[in-house]
Amino acid sequence: MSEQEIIGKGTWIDKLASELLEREKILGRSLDLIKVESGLGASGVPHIGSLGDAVRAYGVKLALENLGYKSELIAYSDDLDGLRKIPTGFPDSLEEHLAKPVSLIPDPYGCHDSYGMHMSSILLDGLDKVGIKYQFRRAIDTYKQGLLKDQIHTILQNSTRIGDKISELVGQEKYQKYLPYFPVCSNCNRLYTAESTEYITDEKKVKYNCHDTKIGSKMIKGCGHQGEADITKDLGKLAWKVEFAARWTAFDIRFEAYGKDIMDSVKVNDWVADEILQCPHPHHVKYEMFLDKGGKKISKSLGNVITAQKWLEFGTPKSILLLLYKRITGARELGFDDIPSLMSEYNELEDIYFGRIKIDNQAKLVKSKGLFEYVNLLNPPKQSSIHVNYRLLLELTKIFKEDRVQRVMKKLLDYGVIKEENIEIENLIKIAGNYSDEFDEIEKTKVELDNTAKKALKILVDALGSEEEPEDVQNTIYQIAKSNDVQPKDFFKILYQIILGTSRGPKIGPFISDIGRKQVAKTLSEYT
RNA sequence: GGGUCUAUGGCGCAGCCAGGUAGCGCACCGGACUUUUAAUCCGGUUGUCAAGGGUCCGAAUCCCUUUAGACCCGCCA
Repeated sequence: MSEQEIIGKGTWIDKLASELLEREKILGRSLDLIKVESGLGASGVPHIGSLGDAVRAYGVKLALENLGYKSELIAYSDDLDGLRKIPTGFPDSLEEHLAKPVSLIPDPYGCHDSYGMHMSSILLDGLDKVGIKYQFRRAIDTYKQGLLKDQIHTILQNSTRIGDKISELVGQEKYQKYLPYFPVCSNCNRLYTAESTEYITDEKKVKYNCHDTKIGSKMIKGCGHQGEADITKDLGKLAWKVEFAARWTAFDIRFEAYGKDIMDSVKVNDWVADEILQCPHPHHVKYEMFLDKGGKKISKSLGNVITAQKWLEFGTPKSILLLLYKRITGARELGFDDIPSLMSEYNELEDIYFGRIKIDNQAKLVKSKGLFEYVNLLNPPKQSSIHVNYRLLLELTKIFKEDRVQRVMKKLLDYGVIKEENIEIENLIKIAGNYSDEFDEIEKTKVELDNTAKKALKILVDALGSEEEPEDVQNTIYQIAKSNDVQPKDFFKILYQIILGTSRGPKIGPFISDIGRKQVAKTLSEYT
């Protein structure tokens, strides 16, 4: 590969941006401002995959800017979607609001103007924390302001053709019978219960009647109201199969990534944009969903959700950005246990960037450097920072639980890993500590002790607990074992099991001194 | 019914999306250190890159076929 073939920073993001530009040039559209979009779900707790959609779109925006174009990210909250089921961990009081648009449901926690805004805020907060800039838009405002009225009108006029095409493209037949528009019932505020039967073209009104409907396995009661919805004013929304197209056209969106779960919707929307609305669809890239370690799609139930906020308790914002920018293809199982390797990988990338690690392959070198720049949102540090290996921090924080920051810091200084304390390292110790506490909890293993071992242990506890520091802890342990008819080998094993929860460990004498012999004495005494 | 992804050492995985020396962790073997075990440090072994075909000077990487597994869609948004 020769150098002039490398586009931008040499990553998939640059390639994508370049494809987008090529296509736009062929289409002959204005390139004064290229808008990229990311949709934010507002019905469930946003996991890190939702964040990824926006982070990656932002990456494309950065790549476009790097290539000399103006660009903007629109983060669009689908908060006119109806609530379909109550997320695990949320109050049952939401029951009465099922099928209502999430932005018309009160926030059960009272901290935002609606349930929908509560959910969106979690995601927006995540974006803020990793440094992503965006223009926030909401579905409810979009419809209230009638921004999509021309597109809705065109779509409803062509509903028969669209219904047939949906059936042909993805095999879904319901839109051959119903209009792809869901009014919000003016009487009961519910969305999916109001079935649109007829479009009155001249008046731009949709006739509907509100009846019982099934969402999943749940029956939702309709109120029987018959009404008309003015598509330019009243609330109601397009079905997903056509809504993106309307939005892309109205907002002039040129790029949107999507997860494979909505592949069919995107296929239909592309056709609707091109053929019905006569506005070329945006450039796309498809990504795989993150799976949890069992291979299942990440469940949105509260306990299981990997949110940005939870991730940031254990890892840096850069570890999230690295996860999302390093690649886009491939199914990936994701868990918090990926954090340590991502933390290390970032350090490695930084070393490559600053030339401390040599890479022979030019293309790969450029790509790695480029990835490092994207993870820093194209604003990389001027100087290499002091690296502290995250796994080392995990080991140390496992051992030191009290006065953790101070004691781990001292160890790092002793080891010569760092020359002086600073706030960043302090922060690293804290998050590594969180990780140790959460995931490396030392299991209280049942340690089998016979009477001779107990006796020996008791003597050791006394020795460690005495005011005088034993000269050589290692030797003391060895002697105690020998003089009490316990195999030294077994005795050491017992100590490791009690202190570390494993049958092996570091050399125990110095190790006990590190932890503090009195604390060890206390721990051991629980077993005597 | 439609679609997508995955397959690399004993185990777990990276590398593939822009082709150019097959890598990491664990395990294993040897050495150093140790009053036991271990940790740590240094060195080492382990591969028909699922199978078959194609493109290419060159394929784990790109294309096609096959096999196996996983997931998504076919409610709704």
